[in-house]
Amino acid sequence: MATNTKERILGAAEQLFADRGFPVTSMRDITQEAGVNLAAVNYHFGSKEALLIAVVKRTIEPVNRARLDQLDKLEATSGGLPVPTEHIVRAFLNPPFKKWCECGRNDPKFLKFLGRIHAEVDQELRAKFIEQFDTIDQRFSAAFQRSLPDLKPVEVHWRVLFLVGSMSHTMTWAESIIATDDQNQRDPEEILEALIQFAAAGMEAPVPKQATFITGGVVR
Amino acid sequence: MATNTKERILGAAEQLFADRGFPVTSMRDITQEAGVNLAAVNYHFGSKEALLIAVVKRTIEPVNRARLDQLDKLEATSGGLPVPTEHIVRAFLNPPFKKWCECGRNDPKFLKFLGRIHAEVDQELRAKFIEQFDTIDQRFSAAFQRSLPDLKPVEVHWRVLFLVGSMSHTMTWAESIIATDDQNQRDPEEILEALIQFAAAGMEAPVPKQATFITGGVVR
DNA sequence: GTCTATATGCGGATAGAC
DNA sequence: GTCTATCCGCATATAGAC
Repeated sequence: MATNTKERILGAAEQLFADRGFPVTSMRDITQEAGVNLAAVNYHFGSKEALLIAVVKRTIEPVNRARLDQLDKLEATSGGLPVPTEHIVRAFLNPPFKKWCECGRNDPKFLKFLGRIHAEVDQELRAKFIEQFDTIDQRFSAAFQRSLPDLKPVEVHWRVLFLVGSMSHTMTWAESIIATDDQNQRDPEEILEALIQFAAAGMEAPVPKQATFITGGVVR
Repeated sequence: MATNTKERILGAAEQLFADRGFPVTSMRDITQEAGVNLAAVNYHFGSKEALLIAVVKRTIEPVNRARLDQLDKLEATSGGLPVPTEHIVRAFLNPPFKKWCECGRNDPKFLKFLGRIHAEVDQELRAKFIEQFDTIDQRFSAAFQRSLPDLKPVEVHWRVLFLVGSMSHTMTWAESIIATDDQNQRDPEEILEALIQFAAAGMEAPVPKQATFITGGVVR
């Protein structure tokens, strides 16, 4: 059954890539974990790298679609006014964590894989990853800019980078922390709420003095 | 000259590990970049992994020492009162970025390597990395706890995770962004200030409702 | 679509001359 | 301390039978 094989490979690859990283996960590891033949990966995907791209797309697309849906709704009901910053942050962070909450036991490495995508260092791979985020980046940056009119565009961009950093680091390590550290037990929902509080406050931080008064003039 | 060879290897390894990641950087890459013989790595360090540990220590130790120094001074001059949150954040973020500002052209990959350390996924390697942060973690968590007495310890720990995330992601990507994105030009100093503003506001965010009222009772 | 067998290359590590 | 030559294993990928 071809479809089944393909799915099994995608699932196993997601788990192992998340856990160990892309370069150190061999196709033998993947096919063994998936219970399929070694040659199946090249037959179905063409190469190891093409498999990675497929896994990334499968993982990211629904999440990013949900993000845009939520942002669409927020903007549709705001009556032309800027959407509150915290709501934008929530629309950005909810989708990945929601899936974590729901199918935690089903797909335990989903979140970690998502976090790993943001930290991938290989130049070529990274280029293929970030193009998946082009629309997200534009839409959310624009929304943040409207909700934070006192900030210059540059400032918004850097704060979005900080936000993504706190998110991806949390996605990468939250499960290990919960699994090993008894003192820091929290439900996924609580972690998400804590992260939203942190990130929203960060986005809404007072306008930095230096950036306002020293660098003046050119706005974009 | 042995010492020189050792230094050259450490420098080249730092650059390449930062740029491409540990697993995909071969010893041949390193020795070629350093202009030394292939066998020199094993002679001086014993193995590729031991070399990585050496690079990590060389990179992290001065940074963490500076962090503790700054925190010591803050606490010594606070007269027993809690140190303001923003000052603690500053003591944590200043040292790595300061080195970036100073020797930017000298050691252009220093910051990226530092960021990569926090994102490393391999279990064994990560264990060796985080033990370098034990003291830092304890001291800064305690300081934050004193400056934010309304937060439960769990909450402080998670917020520190968010803080580290925004920091490491910024360290990993700041240079690429500055190098490629004309619209988001900023001096290292400005980026540091922006990050401090963001992180301090996040740490000082209002106590989350759910964590306060739903999870009650046990504090550690 | 699935499998076995294999081509081909690169990886870390080391033996032993200098 | 430094270098050459080499061992040996594992990686991806594919050819070709079923």
